[in-house]
Amino acid sequence: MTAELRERLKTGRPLRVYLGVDATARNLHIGHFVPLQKLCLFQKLGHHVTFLIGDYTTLIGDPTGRKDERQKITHEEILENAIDFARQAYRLLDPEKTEIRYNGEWLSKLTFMEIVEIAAIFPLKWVVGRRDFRERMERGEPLRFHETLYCLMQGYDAYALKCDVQIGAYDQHLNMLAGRWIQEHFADRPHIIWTLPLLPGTDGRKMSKSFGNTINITDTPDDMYGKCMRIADTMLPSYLDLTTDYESEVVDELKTRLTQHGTNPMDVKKEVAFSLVRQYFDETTARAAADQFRALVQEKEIPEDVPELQVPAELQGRPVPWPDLLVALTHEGKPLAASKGEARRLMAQGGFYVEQEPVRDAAVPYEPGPSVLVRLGKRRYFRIGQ
RNA sequence: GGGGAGGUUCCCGAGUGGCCAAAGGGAACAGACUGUAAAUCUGUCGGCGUACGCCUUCGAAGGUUCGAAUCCUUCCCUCCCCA
Repeated sequence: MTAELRERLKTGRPLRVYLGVDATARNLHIGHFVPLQKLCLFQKLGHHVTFLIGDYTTLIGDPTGRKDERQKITHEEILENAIDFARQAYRLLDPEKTEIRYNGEWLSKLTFMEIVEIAAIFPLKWVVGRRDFRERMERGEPLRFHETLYCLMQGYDAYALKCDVQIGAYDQHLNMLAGRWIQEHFADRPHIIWTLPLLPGTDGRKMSKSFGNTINITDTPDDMYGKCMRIADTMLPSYLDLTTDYESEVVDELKTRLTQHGTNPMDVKKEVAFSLVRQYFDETTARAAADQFRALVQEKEIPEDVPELQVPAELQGRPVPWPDLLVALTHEGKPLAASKGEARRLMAQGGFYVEQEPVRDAAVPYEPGPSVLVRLGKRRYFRIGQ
């Protein structure tokens, strides 16, 4: 791959690079965006970048690695998701320089004859011999004919876009390879495919919401930074490779440092966290997140901007049992405690503090007066006043 | 059209008449510990109540029963197989 890439770069013209995504609704996490980061890299180096939304392919659903069939999804839903997806992608990409395309543009126009021609390129053995299909068949699980068309569709995208390079996650290898075959068939130069390993979750398992080990695109800067700090030490090399925007020499140096005695992995983690927040937000924000982490988590300081909450009118002017008050007060649309029982539990467990002193007795009420500093758990701070 | 499986508390998933607010795991939350929001350990994890307690919950609606997530009826939904 490297040699091919070098050769094409020699011509001096900007390369056409694309990344295709399926527009399924999902909670996007930074794992999904690893290929996007690399796409971004090409963009910064002056190459032509296309962000392809697979509106048509999503109708089939990528069967890769699936143990079962996909849920069906309507085209309208897909378009909605696509808009959302593109908006998220602009967190990294420069909207001015990014071409957005939908593969329905060309896939919807293919005639049956053309599809037959493309299908004829592929030996059936290759199409259905892949392990995920084979296993599904062996287990007697459903596998339908249309699923085999997915790789033809994605392959055709590469041809239609006249691309030089396609970026994709590791599991897209087969689909990307199909593109090369189709290009060869139509006497185009096959594009270079760059596959990237999957980013593991912060604990080393697969990154997935149900494991709670994701870092989400929509996280606040502080959250994003903080979650990076929970990356398992052993996962740091992966994160350095896949999520940071440091030069490769810097990455190598940090990796080496990790292997040396006396290095505190936490320091490297901070580098990862900083880089990530800077990419999704900006330098200043990243710096602020770093400060916030140091102050709030490491030094357990009281943050500067504690949200001020006002006691609701109907509870003013008299003592109110804390559980009642915590349920009544809201911050960002959510009550501080979901129920009185939860509040009571929190108190009983020693996770509720007034002016930094634990209050365990649920019978102790809030007394009206000057505003008080309240803490729930390790670091949810509020100031409560009338 | 015929046959079969199933819908359980945030998620997965056990539970086939009382001992079930419902096993177990995950997630979440708290505490301890620490280099972190890591790991580990402990505890909590439907609502209301200080509490023996009460209320709501097991796809929906009815019914049987002293008593139902568990039995019956109808309905809705999901999936599989055959055609």
